[in-house]
Amino acid sequence: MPVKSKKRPGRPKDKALIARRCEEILDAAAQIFAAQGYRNTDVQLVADRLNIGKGTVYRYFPSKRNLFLAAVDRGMRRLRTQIETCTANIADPLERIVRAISAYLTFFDTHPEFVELIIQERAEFKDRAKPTYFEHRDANVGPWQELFRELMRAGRVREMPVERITDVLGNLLYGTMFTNYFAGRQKPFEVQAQDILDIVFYGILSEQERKGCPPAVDEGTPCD
Amino acid sequence: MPVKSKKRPGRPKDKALIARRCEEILDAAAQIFAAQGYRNTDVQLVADRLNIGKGTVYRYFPSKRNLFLAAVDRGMRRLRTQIETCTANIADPLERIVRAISAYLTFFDTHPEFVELIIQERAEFKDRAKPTYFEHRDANVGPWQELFRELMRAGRVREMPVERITDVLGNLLYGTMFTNYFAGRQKPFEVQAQDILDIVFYGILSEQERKGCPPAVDEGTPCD
Amino acid sequence: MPVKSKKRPGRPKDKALIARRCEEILDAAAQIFAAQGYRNTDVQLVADRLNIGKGTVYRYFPSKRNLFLAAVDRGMRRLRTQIETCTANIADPLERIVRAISAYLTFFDTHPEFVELIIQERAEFKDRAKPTYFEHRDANVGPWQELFRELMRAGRVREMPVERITDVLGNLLYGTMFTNYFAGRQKPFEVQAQDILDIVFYGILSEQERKGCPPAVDEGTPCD
Amino acid sequence: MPVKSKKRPGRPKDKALIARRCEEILDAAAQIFAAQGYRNTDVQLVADRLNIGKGTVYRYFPSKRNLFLAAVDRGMRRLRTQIETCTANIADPLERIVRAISAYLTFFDTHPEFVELIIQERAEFKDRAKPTYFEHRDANVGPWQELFRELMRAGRVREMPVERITDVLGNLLYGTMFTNYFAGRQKPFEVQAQDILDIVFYGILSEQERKGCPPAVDEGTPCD
DNA sequence: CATGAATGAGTATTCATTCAT
DNA sequence: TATGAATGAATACTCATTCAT
Repeated sequence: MPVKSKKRPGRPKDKALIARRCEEILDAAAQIFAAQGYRNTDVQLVADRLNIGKGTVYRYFPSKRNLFLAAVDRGMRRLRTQIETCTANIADPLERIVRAISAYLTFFDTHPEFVELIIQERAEFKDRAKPTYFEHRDANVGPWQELFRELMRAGRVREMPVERITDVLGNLLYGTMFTNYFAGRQKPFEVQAQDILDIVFYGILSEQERKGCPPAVDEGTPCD
Repeated sequence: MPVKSKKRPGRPKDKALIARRCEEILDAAAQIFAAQGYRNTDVQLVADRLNIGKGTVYRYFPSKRNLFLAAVDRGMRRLRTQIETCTANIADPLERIVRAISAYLTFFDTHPEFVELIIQERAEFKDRAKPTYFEHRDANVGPWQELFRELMRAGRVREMPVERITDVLGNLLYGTMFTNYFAGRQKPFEVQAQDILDIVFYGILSEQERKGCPPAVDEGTPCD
Repeated sequence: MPVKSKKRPGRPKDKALIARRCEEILDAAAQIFAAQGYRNTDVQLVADRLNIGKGTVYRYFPSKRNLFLAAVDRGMRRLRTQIETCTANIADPLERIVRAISAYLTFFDTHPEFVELIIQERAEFKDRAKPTYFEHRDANVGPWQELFRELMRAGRVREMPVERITDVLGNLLYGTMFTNYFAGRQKPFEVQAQDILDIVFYGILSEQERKGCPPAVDEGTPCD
Repeated sequence: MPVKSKKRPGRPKDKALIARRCEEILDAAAQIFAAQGYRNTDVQLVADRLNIGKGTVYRYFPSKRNLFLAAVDRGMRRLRTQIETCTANIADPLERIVRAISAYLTFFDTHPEFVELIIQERAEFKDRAKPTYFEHRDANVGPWQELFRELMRAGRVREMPVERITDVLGNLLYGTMFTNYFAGRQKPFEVQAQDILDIVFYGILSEQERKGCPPAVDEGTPCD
């Protein structure tokens, strides 16, 4: 009785296998795109690294561009996971900030390929409204702003617009990440984190100078 | 004595003309490289913009790569000039810093093409030991460090390694410049400069919190 | 005696099933090859149309080329069957001719995909000694020549080499089929058949002109 | 005095040279497209034949498709020229027809590559509203219809719609051209022209048969 | 000197075919 | 037996650079 009970004939699809393959390909792609640059990376190189055929890569990602952007996005999601893991279960808000900054710098120190991918993305895909990095940054900034508001309410942080803090801190980390990668990190990143925190928390002015008036910039711009 | 005292016989090489041509080409190149990206910029496009032949561009710059790097370098020299102009004749050291930061942000706001060129350079010329931007940064940081040392001696800035300040400030400006360009500047750059200075000068902690111990990061990193 | 007398043990090869599958595949293939062209037709498309796997198509036809040629051949056999059906039981020879011409035009009007396949075959398989169409034409021309010989013996058709008639008539139909397909048929094909017959049977010259000498072409060709 | 009198600096354009190059390229392209088929023809092959670089071909024709269509169009223009040359200064209208038919067959006999190009065009560019051949046919048919009208007025050709004649004759020539090319011409084309004219001018029916009624096709179509 | 015609190395993507399941 | 995952050969077009005019 040729009952086609529940299984279609032919080779069945293996979802898990497919997902694993995707991960492997994205891993290899991230490394090679970072090492060679987007334009200098032949998809063949990615396939060779994995000992698979070029056509196979195209089975999983419809184009080189698509493969690249998927690799970047995966990096950003990993960064977020890393930071969340490192700050979970930390009660003290200031301590959370400390941990997050350290996790951020550690992540890019451990995975320098993602710094490169961020650059490559900007260089090649100028048409994208907003680079992947900033999409993720904007999507994740909310909770941190809430945390700073709390700290102000608790009187532990000076009153100021929270955006001032998150912007300055965000840009500082962003710039530090790039500088570390491009110019070479000069000191252990724990020290680097400390340096950042020392200045961001305490400022550079001496006690005595703090008593004077705040600096002003708005007296006209004498040069252009 | 820059007097061109006596003309040599024969057709004189018109150095000034040549220099002017170079400038024109670099101007056009910077704009087009920035607008299209390095790889998408045909040298023909640069020639067309100037209504000259493609071969003529090659008379002034031996290769596309060379043309591009010259354009970046020119941008960095302009940045330096801009900052020097804006800080000249300013006696007060803190005021000099304020002016310099404002000049830096203003420059890249006025010439966004140079931000793009910095990115493009990193993306395409991964072989270069140090990107042009950081070459200039390193070359120019000395006087600023001296200035901060002075401020410490005068008791106006807390005692700390000057590198801490210049690194943090440098990275912060670098990150801000990129963010402004990529994600779009959200506020007038005078306000932005103020925000930066407020935090860098005074820190974010409240008076009360400043009395507590400094934050520490070195207790091991529980995640990785 | 086509009685399948005693069944062999084991699973019988279901010849009929296999043949049916072949027909289905050829049907789909003919349509898609005609619609997309040979080179633009992915074998996957044929499989998709039938909701079967690509490998299954290859179980029935060893290659794309083979599949295509089988589809063309099937079309030609159908054409022959059509014409035979339409001319069967027609006693009058002239009437048989009329019917055959009408059937020919009707066939390609009803199955324009076969016109396309004839073109595609010529375009892609230039190595074949003789295209499928002409193989069939040569194989089928014999009875028609016999028929014209009969008509001459009966004094109903002028004496002339029968090849002259079959060549001219064959080429005229061939050209008409293509023109109808490419340029769009301008009139009902019954009218078209009438037009053809009017000229082929009666010629275009007036009674008066027919008395003159036949036209000559052999006086040298003054141009080349 | 550096008067730029009338000549721009740099290498001047040579219009004649450009036109000659185009012709050379089209010649080579027509032959190779015909010999290999459109899809199997690498533009490199055309370049090799001429001992020029592939890029040079692309300087003159923006794409392979464009090059191909230009080659077909050139063939059709040549055909027209050939026919016009052969029929010029021929006073007798019937003789003009004889000459034109002969010129048509001679042209494709001498330039079989254009038959192939016509096929290739249809096979590859199914999107074109009307193939190049039919565009030219339609553009040139007018004067011939006028000629047939004249012949009718003069009583030398039977009264009938001129389209009937030009359609039948056009399709007959079209089909003959293809058949000659595909199946191989079996007899000298002068004889072929004579055969065609004998039937088209005089019809195939005997004098006796011509007295009977014309054949009819419209009695219903007993088969489908 | 200035030009632009000529060149050919370099590259993303497709798809016929195979074969493990 | 039916399937579809895997493969890699094949291919049109671009553009940096050169050099004859």
